[in-house]
Amino acid sequence: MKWVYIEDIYQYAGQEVEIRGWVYNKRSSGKVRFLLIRDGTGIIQGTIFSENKDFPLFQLFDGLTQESSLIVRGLVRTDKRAPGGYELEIKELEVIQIAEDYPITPKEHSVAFLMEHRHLWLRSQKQHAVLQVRAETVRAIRDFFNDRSFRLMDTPILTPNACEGTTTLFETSYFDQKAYLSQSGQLYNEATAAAFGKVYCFGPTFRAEKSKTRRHLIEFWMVEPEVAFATLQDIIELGQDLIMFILERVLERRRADLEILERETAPLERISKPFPQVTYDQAVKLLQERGSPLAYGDDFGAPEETKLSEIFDQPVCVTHFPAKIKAFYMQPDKDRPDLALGVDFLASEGFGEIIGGGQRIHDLNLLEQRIKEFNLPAEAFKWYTDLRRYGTFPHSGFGLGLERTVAWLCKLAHIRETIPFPRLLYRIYP
RNA sequence: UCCUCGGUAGCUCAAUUGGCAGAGCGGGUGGCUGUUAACCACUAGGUUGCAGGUUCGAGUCCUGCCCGGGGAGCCA
Repeated sequence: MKWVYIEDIYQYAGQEVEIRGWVYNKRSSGKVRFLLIRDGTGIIQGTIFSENKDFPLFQLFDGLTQESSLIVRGLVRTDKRAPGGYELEIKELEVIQIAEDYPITPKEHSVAFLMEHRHLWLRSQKQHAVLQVRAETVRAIRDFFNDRSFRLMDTPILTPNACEGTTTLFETSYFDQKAYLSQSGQLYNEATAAAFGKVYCFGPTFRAEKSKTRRHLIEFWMVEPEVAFATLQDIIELGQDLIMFILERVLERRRADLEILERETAPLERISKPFPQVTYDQAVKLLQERGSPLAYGDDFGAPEETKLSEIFDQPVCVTHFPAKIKAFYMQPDKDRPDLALGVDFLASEGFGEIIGGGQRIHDLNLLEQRIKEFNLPAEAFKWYTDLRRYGTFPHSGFGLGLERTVAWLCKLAHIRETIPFPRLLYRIYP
């Protein structure tokens, strides 16, 4: 008999098939037994009927516990009463294992308990839906850049120096030297951009910040494109195209998952290019008009980001930040050297920053001066300044945080559910 | 790191002024001809986070510690 997956079950109505999976739930009523089976691709209701109380399949059914693993064979039928519209009339039931009492029940649990059982929590429908959206987002990102002839250039995770001196790094030993876990692939992207024109890297990054909020992970995934000869405005366009591409793809292919998450799609569907674009000055003015205590020169905190994204009904691009509050490599504005040619994309519905990027300094003298001003070790940045010695080129890029993007798409209260095994400030188990 | 809230049955929670530690879910047993987090009956299940203190008596009050939730700063 053919082994099939539940997501393909509609192709087999009227046929006998085999399904391999786990018990999701069960119900019984006299001469009928209902078995909800999940196989990783979906859930289907299996039915067993008999007039005979001692029917052998009933005895097997009665011994099943939640998450017991099994193989069932039976007839696929359409039935309006079945969740999903299809059900399996079970003819054979082969138990692989009767599971021990499963800790996660169909009722409520606390966050702490669920995080402690993350390895099992992944099996629940909502977690399944979130991670399906994540997988689709990753696929969309790769398709977007590959279709536009960006070259994937994997950057190292073990690095000898800080990309941005301000952030805390995870230190590890590298034989008789020290090494740090990468917090961004950007500096290396600038080197590969000079070799390949337009590049991107996509991988995990690590920040040893003691952040304990709904939008921070210690280990998170970031996609970072870098384009030789691109200006700030060029990569703002690129960022908008990327976000539109991801949005359309997820709305097209993962609508069922968004429904499981009870995520309203209308606010996502009305997003269109071009996104509103404001300078830092304009943003501060907008915030102050609405009663924010923000002073000029302050960086936006979470409340400001939330407020800004609520003012517009769209993702917002904020540009031209005071250079003081931004990274050392940011290109200053021609007319206002105190402003950096950087951009932050704030997602709609109060989700805050999902993209940060900008134009990089390409002038050797200016870059060396900045490295000094930021008290960075010049020697460690020798290779980086070399890029300005041998055919320097204006260039721009950005980083998009995968988990924040998925949290926004799914409208989740906390980023921890957007990655299978989140690394958080006080949690590295499981 | 700081602010704030919490820790009671496997899970989610309740316990009035300091006065017999309880319910729902889950488990077990039985019942029910189509269930949708099914339902009904019965049943087992406790070092009240840890250590001290006050008191005739502490889940409840006090001190210290441990663990966790929410938030801030920083950032994607």
